[in-house]
Amino acid sequence: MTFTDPAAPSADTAQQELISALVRASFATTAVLSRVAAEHDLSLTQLRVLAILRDRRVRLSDLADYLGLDKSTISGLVDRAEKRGLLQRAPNPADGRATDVFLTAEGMQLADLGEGKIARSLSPMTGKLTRAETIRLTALLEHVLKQKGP
Amino acid sequence: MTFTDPAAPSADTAQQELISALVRASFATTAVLSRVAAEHDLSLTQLRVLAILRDRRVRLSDLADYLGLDKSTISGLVDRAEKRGLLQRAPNPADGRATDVFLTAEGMQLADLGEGKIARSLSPMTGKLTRAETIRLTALLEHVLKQKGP
DNA sequence: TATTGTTATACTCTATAACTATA
DNA sequence: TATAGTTATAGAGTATAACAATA
Repeated sequence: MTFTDPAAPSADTAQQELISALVRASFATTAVLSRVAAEHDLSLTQLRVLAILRDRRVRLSDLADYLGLDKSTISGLVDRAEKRGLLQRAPNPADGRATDVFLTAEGMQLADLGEGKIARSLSPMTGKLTRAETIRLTALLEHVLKQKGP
Repeated sequence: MTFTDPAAPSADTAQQELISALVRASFATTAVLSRVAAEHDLSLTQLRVLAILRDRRVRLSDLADYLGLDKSTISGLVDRAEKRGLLQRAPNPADGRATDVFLTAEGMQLADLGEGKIARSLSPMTGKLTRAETIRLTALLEHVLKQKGP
């Protein structure tokens, strides 16, 4: 026989409150990222492209997978970034159908700059936590992000 | 005299890891929300409008403030949602310059439906936590979201 | 046949600038 | 003067469909 504490929120309520907080935190974070991007005349998507290419050379189809966007969208996205000198296309040496993309020196520099700006812009949010809380929140978020097993 | 444990990550590293997790969690959450929205032929922004108007009647300028968008953007957004029958405009009774917006019955129904779908769609992420972890993560996110004092 | 990428098309989202009406 | 909203304009982001080249 189990007894329920009437003052304790039900599992459903706790779940709802987590979802509410998660969604609001996502919008707040996205707003900061968008602002940083806009300061460099980038869209949020372009900023994500820079972040992805910062330590990878990938095919356009990989970029589409990472971003969850259609390949035709990627074509335009890469066109504009290439025209701006942030990245370059090159044929994939192993697959004649594929095209690789990678950052130029200018794109790399902008990606580095952006990383620092993002950290500073988010610090009003993340900097309020103690060191222990920071570590605990990170672990919980990583847990939430973990993919379901096979 | 203080001694630093060389195995412990520096404060900066802990901060960086939190920021990384927060950004990834935001993208993951946004992707889920966008997918739910798309299932109902809504953009993420339109979904947010429904969520905002679910328990409020507001002026267009309020909507612009909530979403952080220009008033001209709101005009178009509201136009399309109104044409679709999800919300209505009405003159603000107290201010002759202002226009209020509020959900129609159909818009309210869609907002209700969406809330349930969002909860179910996010549950693969949020449902992995124990009850105690759920409560702890919620509290930490709320702390991060708290506005700076005056 | 399937995959990779491009192009044409169409719509939404977004901001800037110029405007009207009201406060 | 300042605020609220609309409209015109322009550009980015996005998907669908049709296509060519390669696997």
